[in-house]
Amino acid sequence: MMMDMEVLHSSQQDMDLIDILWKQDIDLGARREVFDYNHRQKEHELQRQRELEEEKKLHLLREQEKALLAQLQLDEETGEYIPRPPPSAPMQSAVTPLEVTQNVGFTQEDSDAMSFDECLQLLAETFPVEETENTSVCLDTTVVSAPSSSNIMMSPEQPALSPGPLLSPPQRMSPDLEQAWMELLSLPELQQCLTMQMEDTLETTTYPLSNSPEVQNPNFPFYPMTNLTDGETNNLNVCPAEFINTFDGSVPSMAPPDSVSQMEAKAPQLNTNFGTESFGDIFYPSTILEESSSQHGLEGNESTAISDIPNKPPFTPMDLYSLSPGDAFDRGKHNLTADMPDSDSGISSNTSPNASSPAKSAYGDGSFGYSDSDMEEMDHNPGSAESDYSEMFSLNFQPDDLNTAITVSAPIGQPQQQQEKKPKQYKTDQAEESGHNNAPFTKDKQRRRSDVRLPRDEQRAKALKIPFTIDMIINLPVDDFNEMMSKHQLNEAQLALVRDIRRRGKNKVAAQNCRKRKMENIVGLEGELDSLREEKERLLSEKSQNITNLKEMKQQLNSLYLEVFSMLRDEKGNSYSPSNYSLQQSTDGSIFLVPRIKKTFTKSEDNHLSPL
DNA sequence: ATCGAATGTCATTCT
DNA sequence: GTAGAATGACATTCG
Repeated sequence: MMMDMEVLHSSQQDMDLIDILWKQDIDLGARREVFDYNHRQKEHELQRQRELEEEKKLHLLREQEKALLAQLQLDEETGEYIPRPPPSAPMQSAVTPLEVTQNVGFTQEDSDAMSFDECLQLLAETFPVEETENTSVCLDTTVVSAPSSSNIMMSPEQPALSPGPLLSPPQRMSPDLEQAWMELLSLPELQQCLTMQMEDTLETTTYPLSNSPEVQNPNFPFYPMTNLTDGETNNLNVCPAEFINTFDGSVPSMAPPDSVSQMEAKAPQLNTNFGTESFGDIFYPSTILEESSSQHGLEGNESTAISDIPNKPPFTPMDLYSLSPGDAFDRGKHNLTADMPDSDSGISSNTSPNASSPAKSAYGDGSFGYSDSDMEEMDHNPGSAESDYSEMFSLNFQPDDLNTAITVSAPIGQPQQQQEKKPKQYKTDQAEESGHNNAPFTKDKQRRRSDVRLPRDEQRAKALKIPFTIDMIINLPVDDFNEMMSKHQLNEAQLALVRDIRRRGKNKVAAQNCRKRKMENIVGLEGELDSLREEKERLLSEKSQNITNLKEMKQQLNSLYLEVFSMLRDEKGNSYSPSNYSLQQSTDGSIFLVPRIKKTFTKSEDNHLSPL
């Protein structure tokens, strides 16, 4: 992808992106100069020249690859091409060991007559429109598709494949280009976009059939890696080839080291698949495809699926099996787990017990072995490219589509877009589930957010074939619940899920009640507050009224006092001065005229009358 | 794009 | 000790 974007984009942004990738030690499969050079070329619009060169080189490539193929044979065990006496195998061409998977640029010396620049040029020429589109964060499927078609996995040989009748230019992409695309695809953002697109495709159930760019788009992300799963992955056939492909593509970048070796070994074969639907048919001779398919069910399926899925999906025994309602779902998971890079590098499905047995090995009583949380984990496999797709499946298909023949296994995965720390909420689930799942899973918040799963627990219960209704699980009294549980033999995962459902259901109701209660408390407190405020107002007004009354009474008393005082006369008929005398009443009711001077003395005696 | 309400879930404590 | 209730805290969704 990087390559394409760079090539396609003449803007400085692209170069910046390249620089960033470079700094991040991301191998684009070509030297840094290549991009610049290509960029310049494009800017100068030397298309004609390029075309001519391309044709020549394509011819050369074809010839060279043919010769190589005739001479070389892929050793699956070592993953290396070894010279073989009979030139029977059309596939082997690359002299280079499949180091490709390691993101190291292809050593195209022999096979690639075309330089990376040339490839870029071709790409640019062929996808002029797409170039503009690439600029957007979420690449259009169309844009991505082109690169995807040419996967890293492609061996040098592939370019040699009949370019003449090329329906789509992407075929010509060199391994480097493909690798670059892989790199780009591995970017979280791009992957997200891809995932979204994939989901859309799934929902519509319209599989890319035609060669039209649009149709092809969905496929682009797919890489031949799907083959890795081998026979087990056959189930994948049910799934649109796109998914499988996408998974493959992502894997290379994300796959753990150990897986790389396997990937490498199979890479050559995978190449056949990597071509998207249209590409596969066009580029790879039927013979080649057949070979690959025969050897690797996935490959064969992919190739066929790409072109034929819509009309006649290649159903393998596995597929049929998957068709069964419950099983399909489980199987999907199995496949997913099996494919998980962690489990077995995602290539050799046999290594992982669950994965290896497409049948319901883990299944046992019909449950997969993972609880509700497991399901989620599936979605969030950290470090596994599959995570996204698995999520897609779980989301789109698990709940409602259990009955559908969709085998989830197919979405082997893209590199996980972003490993996000799991929400703490899932601790318990994870712990429970960890025992069940082979591969470690991490849950990612985004996944959950994006999920619009309505009754999640219901879906989970469905997935694990729990024979109880959610309502029963949650609302039955303990005794009845235990009785019900005892009547059915549930595996560990189912029990865990039932417990979780009951716990969550109870807690949900409790939370609702709690909130209701809280609201009621709030309302009650608010009412109480209002009444208290009213009381306060009333008391305040009463207080003010009392103060007013008191003031009035004091005034009246003062007036009365002065009146009485003014009526007093001494022996000579003179009035007493209020400043010198005061009227005081004794305990027995008698009134005394007390001189102010004696005030100190009389104080203790009576307070009834005091001079103003 | 942001915000807040509603809701679900988890962890913890209480019963 | 277990199950459930209660509740705070956080996450997610939706308008």
